[in-house]
Amino acid sequence: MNSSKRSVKERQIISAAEKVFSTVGFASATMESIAKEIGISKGTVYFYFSSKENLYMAVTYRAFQTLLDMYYDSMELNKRADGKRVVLGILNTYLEFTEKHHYYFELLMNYMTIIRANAERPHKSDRLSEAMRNGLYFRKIQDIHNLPLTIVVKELKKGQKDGSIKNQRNPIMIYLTAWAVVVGYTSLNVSNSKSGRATIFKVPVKDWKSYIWHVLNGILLDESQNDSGKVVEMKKLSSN
Amino acid sequence: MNSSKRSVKERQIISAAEKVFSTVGFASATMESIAKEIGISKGTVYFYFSSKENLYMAVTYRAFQTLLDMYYDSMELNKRADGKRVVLGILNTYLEFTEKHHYYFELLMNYMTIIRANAERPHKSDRLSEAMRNGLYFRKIQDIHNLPLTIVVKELKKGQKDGSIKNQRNPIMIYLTAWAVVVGYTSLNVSNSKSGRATIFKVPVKDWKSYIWHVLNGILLDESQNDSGKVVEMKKLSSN
Amino acid sequence: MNSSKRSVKERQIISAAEKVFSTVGFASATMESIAKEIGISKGTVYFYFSSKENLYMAVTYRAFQTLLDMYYDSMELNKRADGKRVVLGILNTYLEFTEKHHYYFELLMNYMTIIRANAERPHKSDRLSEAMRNGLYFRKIQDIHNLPLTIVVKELKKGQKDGSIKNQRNPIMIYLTAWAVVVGYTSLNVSNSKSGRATIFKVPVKDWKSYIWHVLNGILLDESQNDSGKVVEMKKLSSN
Amino acid sequence: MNSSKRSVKERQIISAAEKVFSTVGFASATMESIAKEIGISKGTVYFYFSSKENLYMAVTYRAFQTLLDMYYDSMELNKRADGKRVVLGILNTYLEFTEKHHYYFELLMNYMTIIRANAERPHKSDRLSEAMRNGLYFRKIQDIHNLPLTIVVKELKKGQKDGSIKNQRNPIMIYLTAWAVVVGYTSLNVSNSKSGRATIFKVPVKDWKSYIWHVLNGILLDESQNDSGKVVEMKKLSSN
DNA sequence: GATGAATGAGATTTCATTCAT
DNA sequence: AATGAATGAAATCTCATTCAT
Repeated sequence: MNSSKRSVKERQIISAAEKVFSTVGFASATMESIAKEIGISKGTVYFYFSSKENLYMAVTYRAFQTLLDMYYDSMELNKRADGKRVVLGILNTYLEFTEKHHYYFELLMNYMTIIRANAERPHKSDRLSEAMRNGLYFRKIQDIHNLPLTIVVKELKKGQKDGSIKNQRNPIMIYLTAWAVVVGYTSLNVSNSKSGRATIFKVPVKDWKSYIWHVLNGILLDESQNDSGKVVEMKKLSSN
Repeated sequence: MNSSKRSVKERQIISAAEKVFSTVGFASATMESIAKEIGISKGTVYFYFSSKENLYMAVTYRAFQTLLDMYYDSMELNKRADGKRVVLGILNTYLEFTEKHHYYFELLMNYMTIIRANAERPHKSDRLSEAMRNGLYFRKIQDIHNLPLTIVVKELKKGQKDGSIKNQRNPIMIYLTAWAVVVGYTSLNVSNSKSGRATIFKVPVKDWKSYIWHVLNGILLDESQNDSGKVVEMKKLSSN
Repeated sequence: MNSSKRSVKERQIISAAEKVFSTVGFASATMESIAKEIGISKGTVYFYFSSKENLYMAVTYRAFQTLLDMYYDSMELNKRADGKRVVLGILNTYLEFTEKHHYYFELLMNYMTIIRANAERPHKSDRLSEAMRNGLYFRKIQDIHNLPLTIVVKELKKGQKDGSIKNQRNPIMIYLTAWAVVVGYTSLNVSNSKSGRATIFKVPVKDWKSYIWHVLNGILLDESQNDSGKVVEMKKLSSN
Repeated sequence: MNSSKRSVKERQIISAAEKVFSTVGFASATMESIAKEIGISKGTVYFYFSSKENLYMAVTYRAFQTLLDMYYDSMELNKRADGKRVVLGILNTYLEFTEKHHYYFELLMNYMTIIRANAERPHKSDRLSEAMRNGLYFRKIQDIHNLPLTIVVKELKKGQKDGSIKNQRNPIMIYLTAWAVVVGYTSLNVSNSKSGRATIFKVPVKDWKSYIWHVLNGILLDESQNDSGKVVEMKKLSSN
């Protein structure tokens, strides 16, 4: 079997795993059910992926790749536009990504949780096992996991320079904030876009999404340099 | 054993479960380790909680209760203030809640995921087992899980009426948006809040939080009724 | 269940394991078959012994204990005799031990192999796994594994002092040599004493054993201090 | 591939197997690791050896062959010497064999165990599987496994006849006894012979080996016909 | 001859849950 | 009320062996 055939089978297994993981969750997923999904044996899955965790990481890697591919497509589309337009294009792309591939969104968020837990307690084998850390796909992800950040930040800087983005704050902070808005929106958006009842607490998701988009635009346009005047100070609200 | 003694022991068990769940995750937590945490036997845990899932729900219920308690405290503090101030007080309280009780935040988010998955595929026993659905604590949560929403929405309406909140959009949508900002911020904020010099991608968390607060204020102050003019239309950015 | 009941069950499991291990060997033995041997479940075996290796060590520990008990009985019997008689009593006891408990003999020899492999290549997890090293019984064995040596050497010294043992060489070397004779005899003695055909290569085992005994006596009586004269030098026989 | 090429590859595989078996033991050795050892595929190993057990037997056969080769070399060297010298030469050769090829020694001993278990319980498939019994190498070994015995016994008889060996006991018994001494010595000698300053329980191995040699000489020289007089009777030492 | 993908039986181990005491 | 021994279903993972190419 040449390497092309090998990667075909690998992709099949990753697709099967994606389906099973997204349906029943990682813990409840069994290697047996993943194998049966494409009519192969358990052993074959292990032939391609040394452990369940590694297979999970392979799916996560695909999630990253899919997001990056969509980013690059979006940038190609706006290659002659100004920075603001490129950034908005990417934000819009991220929204599309979370709608089309909601499970990929979950994988990406979970990856961050893993990384965080590991950074805080590297001594504990709590949530990130030694086996996972040494796996091929985990290492492949580490090579690219900062790309989404660096790509957007670069465009934000361009937009600040060409004047299309008025917000002169630290571009990383702007990125984090816009990202947070989308992450929060996606996390709370319980309605499945495929279902007809596209409302959340009776609010049409379409309307909400438009408003979220308005907020995102507002962040890029924001010319205020400080919070003087209208903003209520936080400490005044707390009793601690 | 009178009911007071019973509830004391119950609380101990819930605390132990909270500690274990938050440390190793639900799947890796064992009833044994939870019992040992407070020096009792596995059987006793089962005497108070009929299953591991029920115990998990009991911890989730505590998370809801803790949040609500903090909400009521905040409202008591601002009981004579205008709607905007009350709402900002609650948002600030939610931020404090996620910082002090990050695992409670995770529980609340996870509860939403469970509810959503169940709403979409009620026939599948995927993520919400029959046993869990019938558990006492799950039913108790269902009685209160909309309170955070209704409380804030009520205050938002008051603010819109008394003129302190300029944004005249659907208050539920405003609530969802503000909540999304906090949820996104909390989800991405990987830094350990206990350390004073926490940063995320080299941005001081303190600065980021201030900016998030600025955005939240902006949402309440937003007087725009539509996106005419400056806002880029989404459909222009997409190739789909 | 009180500790007495616990240890009763433990002993039952160890006995079952001894039977299964000695019949099919460690590798082919399954926890299931050991459990079934006494009509309990696999899980119960794991309740008492954390792993198969640990259970193996528990059987090995029993082998050591059995040998030591027989040693102490033998010494009690000869408590007023001279050193030579005590040593011969112990040697005889060791022979009896290997005949009655041939599998215990194998366990003891295998334990030595494990220890040796570990001493030589402590970095490799080759034959002694981390799990085994940390097991309770392995550590218990380490506390007593030198007792057979120290007991005999002490008596040898007494015999050298009281004149009953003529051999004035290093008592440890005398012990090693006598032990080697018995170990070699036992290793080669393929005929099961229970079987009627008590011969090896047509030599009656009874006769051979008598002769081995003669050799052992000879070692203790040996008054020669060097090999001058009759003994052929080794180097003259080798071509290397 | 002609038969010469075939046997070259066979030898390579046996060498690889020897290395892997001796390092991690039969049970832990995998066909894959043996194949990789010489950069071939698992399938190729199966082309030459029909099973793992057969390959193990092939290594055991090599162990027998190596021992016999060394025996013949030794006898060639002493072809004009008297019986005692030939026998001592062979014993010395056996000592060299166990030092140079300790794993071969283990293989030989293990082979005896297999044969014995099979002789005692031929109905049980306990330790010697049907597949092994029918393998080529197992049958090849059976053709030669008595040669070491017959060779030495023949020379012992010669020595008894020419007067160089004083011990007039059954030559097989003398052989067994001398062999037992060497086997016991080798089994207990845990030290690594490569290191010059090897000790066992603080006894220099060199000294112990000299003494063992002294004992072996003593056995051949032993003129006593019975144990009258000095030897303690065994039955007097036992309480059974 | 050689490869290595594929299989699947089988082993160890975990743990939620039950229940006799 | 509390204990903890006992259960057994279920899951991961291993690897000897086969066989199409």
